[in-house]
Amino acid sequence: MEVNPNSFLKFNQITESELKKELEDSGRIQLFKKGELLIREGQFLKVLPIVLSGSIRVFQTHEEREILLYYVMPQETCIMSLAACFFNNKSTSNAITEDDTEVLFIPSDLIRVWQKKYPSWNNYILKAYRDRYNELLESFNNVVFKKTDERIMDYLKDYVRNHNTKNVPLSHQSLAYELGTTRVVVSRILKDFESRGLVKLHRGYIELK
Amino acid sequence: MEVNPNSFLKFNQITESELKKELEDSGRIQLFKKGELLIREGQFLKVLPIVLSGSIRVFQTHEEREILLYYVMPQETCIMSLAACFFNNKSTSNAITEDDTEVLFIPSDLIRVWQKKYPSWNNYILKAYRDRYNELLESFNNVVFKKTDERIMDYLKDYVRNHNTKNVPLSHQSLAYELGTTRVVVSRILKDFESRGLVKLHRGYIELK
DNA sequence: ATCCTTTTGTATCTTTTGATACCGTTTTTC
DNA sequence: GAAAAACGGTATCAAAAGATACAAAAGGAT
Repeated sequence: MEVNPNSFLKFNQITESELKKELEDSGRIQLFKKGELLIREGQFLKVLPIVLSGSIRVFQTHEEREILLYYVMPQETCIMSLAACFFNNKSTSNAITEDDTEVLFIPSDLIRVWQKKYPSWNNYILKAYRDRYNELLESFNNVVFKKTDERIMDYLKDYVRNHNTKNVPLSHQSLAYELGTTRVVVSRILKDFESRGLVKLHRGYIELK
Repeated sequence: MEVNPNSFLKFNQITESELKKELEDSGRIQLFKKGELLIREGQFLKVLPIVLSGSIRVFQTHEEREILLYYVMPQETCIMSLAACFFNNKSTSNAITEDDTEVLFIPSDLIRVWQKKYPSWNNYILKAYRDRYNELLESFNNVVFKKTDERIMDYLKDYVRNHNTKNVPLSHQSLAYELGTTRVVVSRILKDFESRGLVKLHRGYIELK
């Protein structure tokens, strides 16, 4: 794992070259191994994380249960952290690296300063919120209106489309966790899919036909 | 129904007096009767609505179904409209007044201008997004982890707490719509509540004991 | 008063989901 | 290589929710 000090220069959404320079000057890049806890509930944040490579899983815990909020992918930031930084509140969520991950940390004071100075930064912030809201809204609708089998199939198709592969590298247990149901239900439905020729099951991954 | 031209001067979240003056000068106040359609999907917005009195229901439609997003209450704005204004996109949702409603419309250009000029405006915008996100997240968790009877009881208790009354003025049908289930299920559960002495049922409203 | 609409109560039947338990296989750990 | 952990298949039973149908009661309109 090695730092690529220029990976944040490729940001699609950040257009001003001066802002890129500021990111370089004021940001601090840090590497994390898979499975490290970056942020925990109750913690005050003085820096805003932006993922450069790898990914971060953000979740809350309520009554012993883990609630998945979203994954932060390269070039994205974490709106829960943003809220904590922006309003000087404790974080209400946890963040764990899903892979080896490069993170750019921005001092939280600069969020507001840059919002005034750089239109594309302000867009970036608002867009982050808008997109997460829409993402959550879609999940919500799926839970309310779709049955589990359809939600599983949608998940598989989405994954395959976004990762450009036919295989979804998840155990039944992990898939159940993603969708907020139980392992037995997932196994049952996947087996039915297989009998109908829609998927082929393997240990540790699912092949979409 | 009469305009109270000073109602927007009471905004808790807006502290700068200059901003209050700008709201007065640049905003346009308009009155709507209950049930008027303010915004529909596909429409471009040149103004951002802020509710002064009354309330607005915001929803999407998918496959013939109506999906409730949230209610905009006094002093609040509508993040779906905000997104449409801010990014110059078509609105992806509809808005209908729930009561007779006073709305302050802000020219969309000013959103960004004021963000730079007035810290409390920028806070207002970000806080709107944060709060709606948390609200939706809670609904999501309730749908995933709670059974319908618990969700109904939570809804009733919330309503009673927020409206300072013991009566929830909703038909079983409307309650079913709020919670994304069916009328029969609601009636069944409410009847069970009544037999356990938790509520008293009336035509058109539910009395929480 | 009569008609019409809305609201509510309830019964029946089916589907979906959840809970539990047990087993065999594969992979990891030490 | 033995033990432990993770993974997947399946059976059984129960609970929850959805679908449908029908009727009674309440309220409004004329």
